[in-house]
Amino acid sequence: MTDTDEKRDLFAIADLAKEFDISTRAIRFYETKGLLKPERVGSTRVFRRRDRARLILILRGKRLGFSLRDISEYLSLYDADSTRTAQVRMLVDKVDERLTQLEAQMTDLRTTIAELTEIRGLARERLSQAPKEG
Amino acid sequence: MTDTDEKRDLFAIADLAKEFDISTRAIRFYETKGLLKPERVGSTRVFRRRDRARLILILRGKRLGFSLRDISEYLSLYDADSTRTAQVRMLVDKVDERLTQLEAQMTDLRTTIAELTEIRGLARERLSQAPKEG
DNA sequence: TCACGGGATGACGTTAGCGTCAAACATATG
DNA sequence: CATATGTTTGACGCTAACGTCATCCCGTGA
Repeated sequence: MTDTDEKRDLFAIADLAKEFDISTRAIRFYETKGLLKPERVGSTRVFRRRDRARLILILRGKRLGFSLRDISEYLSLYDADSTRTAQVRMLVDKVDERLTQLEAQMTDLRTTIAELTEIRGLARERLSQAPKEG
Repeated sequence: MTDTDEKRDLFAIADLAKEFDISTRAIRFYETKGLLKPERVGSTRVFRRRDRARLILILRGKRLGFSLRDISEYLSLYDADSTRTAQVRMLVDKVDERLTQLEAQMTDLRTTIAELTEIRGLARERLSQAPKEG
């Protein structure tokens, strides 16, 4: 219950790497791409909760199938002053586009699953007739 | 209505490329990866309807987010004799896995869309207060 | 003091899936 | 015949997103 454990504000690169199960290399890479801008103490990176929050957004973006470049634009929306309508529009469009893609994928997947199921059925039939298998 | 147009059995590489809006390079690439095995007349590739059908499966596999390697395994299921249960199992598992991924993505997307919608709202508010823009 | 655990650069390597020439041959056509 | 069009096989190029060294620096505890 000490706030040093759950509410702390400073993280080392390895802390975040471990927490989100990614490599420190990946984190440094995101920084070179401008997605993260941790402070430094000497040369050592020091991450704040804000940086951690951004990392979470990055990882979600990746799960969603967006490129780091896209994610970068998305993150810029959180940087208050750059909230230009054109930017917002672009991003919303990309999300819509991706959503359309995913819907198409779901449809395709259903078809594929149906086919696989049938093939599986045929395979079983065949096996029950020719019991010997490698 | 002549059967030369809709029911023909022979295609040049460019025919298929145009029909599916991909490059001839891509088609040759799929061949080097063993996904297609067109016949040859001299050195020129000649595709039959069967090859065309395989190409359709390849493209669907790609839309589904599978690698060419995965698609290759999938296609092998259609080559009758190699219908080993282990193979079928692997493929079905991969499909299930992908389906799970897609479901997670859909959930994430909904969250993201909600956030974007909110950001868009904030942006509009701000714009209506400070009318001057770029 | 010295080894040890982290952290920080580079910088080159890697995989996937083609793109992009280059060079050469075949065929059809004016 | 000259040109245009389509095909072939290399072979190198390219992007994304890191992985994998190699090298170096820094603070700490036995």
